Amino acid sequence: MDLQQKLKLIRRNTEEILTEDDLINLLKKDVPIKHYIGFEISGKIHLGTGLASMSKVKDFMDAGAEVSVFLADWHTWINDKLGGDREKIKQVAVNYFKEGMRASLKCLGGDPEKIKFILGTDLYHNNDEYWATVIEVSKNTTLSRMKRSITIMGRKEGGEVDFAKLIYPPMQVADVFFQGVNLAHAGMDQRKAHVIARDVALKMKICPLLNEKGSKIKPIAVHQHLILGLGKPPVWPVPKDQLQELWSTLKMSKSKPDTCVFIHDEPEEIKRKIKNAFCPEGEIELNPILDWTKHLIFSRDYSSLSITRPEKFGGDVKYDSYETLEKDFANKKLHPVDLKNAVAEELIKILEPAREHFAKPENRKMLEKLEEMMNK
RNA sequence: CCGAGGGUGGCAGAGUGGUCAAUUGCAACAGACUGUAAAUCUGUCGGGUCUUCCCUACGGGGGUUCGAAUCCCUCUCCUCGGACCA
Repeated sequence: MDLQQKLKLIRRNTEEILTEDDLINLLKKDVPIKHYIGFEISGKIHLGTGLASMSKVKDFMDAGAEVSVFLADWHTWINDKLGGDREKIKQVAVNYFKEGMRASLKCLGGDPEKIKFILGTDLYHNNDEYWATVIEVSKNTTLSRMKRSITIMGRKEGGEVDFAKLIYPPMQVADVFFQGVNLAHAGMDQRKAHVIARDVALKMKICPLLNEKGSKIKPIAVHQHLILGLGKPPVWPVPKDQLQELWSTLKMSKSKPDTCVFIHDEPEEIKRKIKNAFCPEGEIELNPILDWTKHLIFSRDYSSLSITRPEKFGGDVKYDSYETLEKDFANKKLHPVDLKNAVAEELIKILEPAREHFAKPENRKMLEKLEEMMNK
């Protein structure tokens, strides 16, 4: 695969690359791309993680990168998820979550055996060097910047937090350096951590990131779009100048189970959720169904979407590109109901392998255990 | 450790001895209306054989009282000050 092909693969469906020049430089040299994406183990895996993030992971795999998924159990603990119980979190991480990620990759046509998982606990165990790196990152950053960075935990800037939460950002940055990651991948919500990583990169002494000549380099950061939740935004229409602060309420969130779809949801469940989704006719901005169509369905080569509808509404139609579909939707030639039906059917099809995976008794048990845990 | 203020239904937040199963807002659910959703309107929203009846419930336990979410004691947790800091 040549450079252009790799670049194209890495670039597609991303919102930003910091920086593209750095990426091209890396690709030009014959050094391996060490990729990493980290996840908190905070509950069931929804499509943002399972399909959106993992399809990007597959792109990296296809581009020949060394791909790794970091199971951030310590971060989960710090962020009070799953009851803040370390042992439980770890169990869910190495059981349910791992299986879920493998299942997700299967849905995308990737080889589940190729994902390398790293558990935070394992990485940090008896590891002075790691903690020294955390301190070094901290020494090169200010308190106010760490405070601002708590948004990477899905928390409001300026919100009340216990002190441990301020250790989360430098840990996340240290994760990058300590593992020698030269390409950090995440959703847009994680950019603050990655920007810190880039800002401190050239000052690091303990675990600096080095190029083949031994000079310090900044990790490349690839950020992707966060897919929207299915609910109605708290204010509609969303004022442009408030978009940034409202974003955390717009993105898909597993804490509102009816506004997201989980990778192992049953077909009926998927249909129900999508039927109830906010979807103003003709509106292409911040329309969750259109957003999903673009990022979950038309996110790969050769994707298409067939609409089945009665003659009186125009009869069946097949779209081969998102652009034409969006145009029809904007012109009200494609009705929300028809699009919803098609999207639901398509997602049901895409997620089939995940449902199968979790139909296996041992995997089902993991899921049930997690559900039980969350209900407490 | 000391002092102050608090812990009320999914959340927010009233209520300070009976008329409280507990005002109100949000969320949720159902219905009406639209070829979806939203908006709007209506209803439900602790449980029970759903009843002017019972049970469970206002952080836990105990007490005062004919009667307590409301008063007293105690425990516990949270928040905010302060003290300690060899």
